[in-house]
Amino acid sequence: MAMLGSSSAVVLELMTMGYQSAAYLGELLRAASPAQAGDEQQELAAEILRCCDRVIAELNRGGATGATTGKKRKAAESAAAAAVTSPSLPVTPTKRRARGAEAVREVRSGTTTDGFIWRKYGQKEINGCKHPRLYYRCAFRGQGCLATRRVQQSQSQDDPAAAFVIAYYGEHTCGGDAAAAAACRDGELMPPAVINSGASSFAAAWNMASREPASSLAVERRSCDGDAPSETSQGWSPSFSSEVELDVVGFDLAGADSSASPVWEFLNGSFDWEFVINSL
DNA sequence: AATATTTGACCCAA
DNA sequence: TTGGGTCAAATATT
Repeated sequence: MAMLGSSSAVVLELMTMGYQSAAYLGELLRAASPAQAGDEQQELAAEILRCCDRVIAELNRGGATGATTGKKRKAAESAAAAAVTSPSLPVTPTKRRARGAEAVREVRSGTTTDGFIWRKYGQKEINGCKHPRLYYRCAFRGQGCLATRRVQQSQSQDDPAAAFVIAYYGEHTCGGDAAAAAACRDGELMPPAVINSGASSFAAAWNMASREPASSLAVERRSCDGDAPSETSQGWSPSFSSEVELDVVGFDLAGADSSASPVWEFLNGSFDWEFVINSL
């Protein structure tokens, strides 16, 4: 893997540029209309960010079709191997990320918001950096999402579009798919399609800044994780606070045939990437 | 009350 | 040993 054709490398680069542009746009909107009024616009910007993010993530993994998800989970693999070879030993399941490797992607952005819900778990002063380095993990870690990011505020504050250097680790097993996955497993909840929540497609996956749950639906999940290895690291309770309960959402594909739309496939993770890449 | 953040301690690879 | 990533108790926020 990691063999990207030159054309897909171009796509990746363009997509990354699009991502940064969208981030900058979001920053401009935020500056232009502070607080309340800009919510809808900022949601839109965040949606763009999310779309770019998914594309970039997909390209980075080599354009695999949505079928296979089982990849090299280095930590998980080693942990499993260790467990098999020496089941009796109190092998610390290595929740710690491997040291040097697996830096997935890095983005310079003017914002810290990227559409995902992160929870800060650490902060560190770095050798020659003026600002500390911030560590976040996905708020849905309790559901098995191991995505992580590291935010560094750049020293040169001249360029507002690159105020932060954000490095991402791991892939979101929640993220764009969170709503669909949750809804699919939750028999009681309505199917994911067409939960139209108004003008913008996403019903705001965050409300860090805007604390109005509004009228969006609250996706409440019960422990739908059959796997869920003893994640005893911390009290990541499977129940959500009012803060996080409206994760995702509804794609505004109000049409009846929306399930056949390539856009839906894309958002759903079942999009045929090989086709796209080969047709370049 | 529960849950999120802060912050020094702890741990591990270089 | 040191740098830096993570843990977890204390604290803040709701």
